[in-house]
Parts: sequence; C-alpha cells; structure tokens
Amino acid sequence: MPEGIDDWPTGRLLATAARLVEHAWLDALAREDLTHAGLVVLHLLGDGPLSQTALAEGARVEVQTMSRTIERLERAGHVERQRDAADARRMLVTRTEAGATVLDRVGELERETMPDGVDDPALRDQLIRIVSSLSEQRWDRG
Amino acid sequence: MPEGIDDWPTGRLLATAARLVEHAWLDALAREDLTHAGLVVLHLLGDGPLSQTALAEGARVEVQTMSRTIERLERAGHVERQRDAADARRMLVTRTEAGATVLDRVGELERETMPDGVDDPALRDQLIRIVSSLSEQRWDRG
DNA sequence: TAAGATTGACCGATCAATCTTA
DNA sequence: TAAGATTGATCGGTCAATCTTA
Repeated sequence: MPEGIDDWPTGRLLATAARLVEHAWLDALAREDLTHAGLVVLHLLGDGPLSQTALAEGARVEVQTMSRTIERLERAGHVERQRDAADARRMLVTRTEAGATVLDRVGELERETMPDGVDDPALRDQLIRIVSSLSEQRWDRG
Repeated sequence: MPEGIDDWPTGRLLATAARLVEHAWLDALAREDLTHAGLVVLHLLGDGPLSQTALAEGARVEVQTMSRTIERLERAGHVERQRDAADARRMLVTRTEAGATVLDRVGELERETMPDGVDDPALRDQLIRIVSSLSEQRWDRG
C-alpha cells in the first residue's frame, strides 16, 4: 500500500498538484470546446495579433508546441492565421469573435471551480518567482 | 511582446513552474536512462513488489498511464513483471538490480540540481495539502 | 458481474530535422 | 546564414473500449 507524499521531492509535488488542479475544471473547459493550452493563447491575444514565436515565448513553451496548439485552435474556429505581408516567414494569429466569446465565459469558470487552498497569495508569490527565474534561463526574457 | 505572468491563474503558474523545474535536471536523468515517471515507480517499489493498480494509486495516475510507464521501464531493464500466482489477473512489478542502482545514483542528483527557491518548506506544505485534498476525491485515498 | 490490465485515439510537450523566406 | 514555422518520433497523461480472470 503506497503512501509517503510527505517524502516526495518538490518537483514531483509541483507536477502532481498542477495535474490535479487541472482535473478540477477540465469538464467545464471541454464544454466550451477549449483546452488549457488553447486558453493561454486566447489570453495572450488580448492585445492584438501576435506571431507564433511571440505566443510561444508568452506561454513559456517551445515553438513546435505552439504550432500544434494553434492548429487545434484554428480547427475549432477560435483563432485565424494569416501570413504577415511585411515578412512572409511570419504567421500572424488573430482571435476570432467566437474565440473572444468563449474566453469571456471561461474566465469566470476558472475562478469558480478553483479548489480551496489553491488561490493563495503566498503560494502565487513563490510560483511567480520560480517561473520568472527559470524563464530567463530558457527564453532569455523576464 | 507578451508579458503578464503576474496575472496568470494559479493553476497555470503551477503547471509552468513544474515544467520548468523538470527541465532543470532532465539531462541528468536521461544520462541514467530514466524519466520522471519511471523514477516515481522505482521509488514506490522500495518496499517490495506491487501490483500496477497499487503503483498507479501511489503515483496519483490512472492505471492506463502506469501500464505504459512500466512497459518502458521493463524495456530499459529497470523493472520486471510477473503474473501473480494467487490472482492471475494481477501483475507483480519488481525492481531489478539495475533499477536499484540507478535509483541510488539519481537520488543525490535530484537534490543537487534543484534550482534555488524551489525546495522551500512553506511551499512544500501548501503543495502537500493540495495534493492530499485532491487525491481523496480522485483515488478515494489520503 | 467486477477487478486488473491492455490498447486505441487524443492532447500537451520535448528534441531533431526540414522547408521557406529574409 | 539565420529566422519563422512545420513535421516526425517519443514520452506522459487522459478517457473509452476491450480482454481475461475472479
């Protein structure tokens, strides 16, 4: 009978906590035809169209990952892609009306379904420090 | 230029922090022919052979996930599977000598490569509370 | 019927290799 | 040459369906 959460290394605790928190509102997300990865993109697109590289940096994810996430978002109709006229290598990603609508609905859901004890200021502070510090090493950005 | 980590929901901070902390010592793990998921199993097998269902509960993962993780561990020679004589439905998983050796070497590595600010008692306490609470709902166990 | 395990299909993420355009 | 993006292979995870044994 395995026990022993208290002995787990902190990295494993982080990964498991993240996974279980996600489960808590996965159904709600799916009902809106969205996933976590897609939601991040819709958030980042709030200030206007962005290239896929910029989106990858904002999400702290590799460009290959972002490429596939956007492909699924486009398939679902939440986002559109157009080649940049000024630089034909670049794809500009834009949020559709449907994407904006879904984002609005989901924003409240996320807070409503947040399990007790997760949305704690001290916890957030520590996580923000960790993400900031490790992001610099990987993406050369704050 | 996307910014705005401070506005991220806590669930996204958790997932991103977990991912970045893992990156920090992924290379070290790979050099020992191990992955995170495999390491969890080797840890859990410290008290003797376990069924795959018990391993899944201990790792807080679905049995389908554990089935594939063990398949890879077996392929790498870190673990062996035998059908339980007392109950032919059950597979008993045992750590091999090679598995035990690798586990020893990696245990120190994990602490050495832990980024600053991650191994904090207050952070650990909060994560343990979150994992415990949400595990009950999903696996009917503490 | 139920329990233990496996397989198929999918999403998210990585690395490596490739293609197109600057 | 380098930058932006895509594709292939792989691992980790999920759900749904299936198979075998209790």
